[in-house]
Amino acid sequence: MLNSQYRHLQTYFKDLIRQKTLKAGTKLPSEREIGEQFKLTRVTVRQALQNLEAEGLIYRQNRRGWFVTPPAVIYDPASHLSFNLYVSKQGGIPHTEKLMQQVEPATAEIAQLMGIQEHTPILFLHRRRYIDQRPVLIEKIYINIDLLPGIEKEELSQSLGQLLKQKYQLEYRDMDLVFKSTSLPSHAANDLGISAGQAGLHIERINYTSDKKVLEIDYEFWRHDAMTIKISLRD
Amino acid sequence: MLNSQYRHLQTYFKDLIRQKTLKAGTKLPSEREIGEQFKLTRVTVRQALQNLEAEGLIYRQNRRGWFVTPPAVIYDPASHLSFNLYVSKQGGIPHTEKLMQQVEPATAEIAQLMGIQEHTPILFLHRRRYIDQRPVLIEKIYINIDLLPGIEKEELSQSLGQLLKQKYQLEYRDMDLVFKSTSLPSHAANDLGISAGQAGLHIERINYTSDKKVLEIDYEFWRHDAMTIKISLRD
DNA sequence: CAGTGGTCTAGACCACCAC
DNA sequence: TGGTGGTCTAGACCACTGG
Repeated sequence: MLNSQYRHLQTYFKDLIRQKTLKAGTKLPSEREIGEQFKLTRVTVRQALQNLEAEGLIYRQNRRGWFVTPPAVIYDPASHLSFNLYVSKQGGIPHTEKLMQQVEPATAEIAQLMGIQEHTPILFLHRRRYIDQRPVLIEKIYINIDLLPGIEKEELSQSLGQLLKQKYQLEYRDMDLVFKSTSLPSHAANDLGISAGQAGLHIERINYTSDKKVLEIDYEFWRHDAMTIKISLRD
Repeated sequence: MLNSQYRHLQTYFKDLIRQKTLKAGTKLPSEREIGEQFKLTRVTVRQALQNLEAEGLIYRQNRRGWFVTPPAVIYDPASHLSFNLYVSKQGGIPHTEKLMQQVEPATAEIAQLMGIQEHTPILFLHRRRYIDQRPVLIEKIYINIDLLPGIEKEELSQSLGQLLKQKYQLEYRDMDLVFKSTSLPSHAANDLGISAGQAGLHIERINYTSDKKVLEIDYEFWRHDAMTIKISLRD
């Protein structure tokens, strides 16, 4: 029914958040406290909280509690702005953490996408990115080092776009993008410090050079509540 | 824990679906049956099923049961193909149902976006679209009738793009797109016959004529599991 | 260590669907 | 009308976080 109890609770918090009585980042009372206040069991309280999470209004930190979600950042792939740039332009503090970096032989799949021989060495980069201290995405990047000799010796927690421009006089140009709304696979959820199975946004991006060679392949998993995609198509 | 019981159940069904032992559209056993078979309570069974739903592997029809999700359709806004065309090209059977159609005065918001006076008559169109009998999206469209005189007398469960081309010699050209992963608001969930609060994909699209006038504003709510967005950016 | 969320049990009643 | 999912109660134990 439309007037179920968890829905009441949902509306209650939704209104508080909309009115900004509960501000971004605020911690909600514990599930048990909420249950006591509204005379509901934890199961029912959690139903409401989980729905609010699906709406993107609140989020949880593993065993730490529930928090009000900050505004989503707008991502415009056509702008060719780096993460650092578009986040800070929108008033957030970006941060990138390198989780892993290594030169490794290309798998069949990557080799095929890159148009190179299988087992050709490529640079693999695994990063986690934050907005205002909150981890919002993890990404796995496969870089075509044939086109970018020496890149593996660079500092790779910075913006790749900037590095390409400064060191190699290359610019991001053409790209193929795939967006899919799905739940976060457990590896991504773990890296983001959230429980697996939560909603997320998956992005695949292939960046090309001006002569149509594959520069880089990027797989990103975002918290679903952290980003809005905006694109202008002009023929 | 990684080895919680609902996760076991999740993996069990995930494997069956991946192997296609459970085919698209198949109904799962009832929650009580699953619980009996695995010696679990319904709460636990539902936890697993809800996670599989978030992953997009299964979906539910209100009080009818759980079903295996069919493959997602690929939507490429830059292709300027109509829904009917890209769905059928990908092997699905598209269907559009008109829920409502009326000429009405523009709200302040719509008027501003369209660059017209408030209260100017516009055509409002509310449709539901299906793939293989399954409702996958609802859309609300606001059409600038100043640019399209007489359009309100046309049959509007067909493709708008085609109508524009044939009757008005207009083509979709430039557009602004916003994608957001969020839960379905209750009106959209009801129209799609699913329980409110489920994950969904929200799309806002503004279509322009070649002389930069707003032709149409479109708000779509998709089932999150029914679509993948694919875009190629070529400068 | 106390308190939190994460997981789970064993029931219950209701609204709705298909037969 | 019997079976389904939707909602809910009143507990419980565990793993982890924070002070």
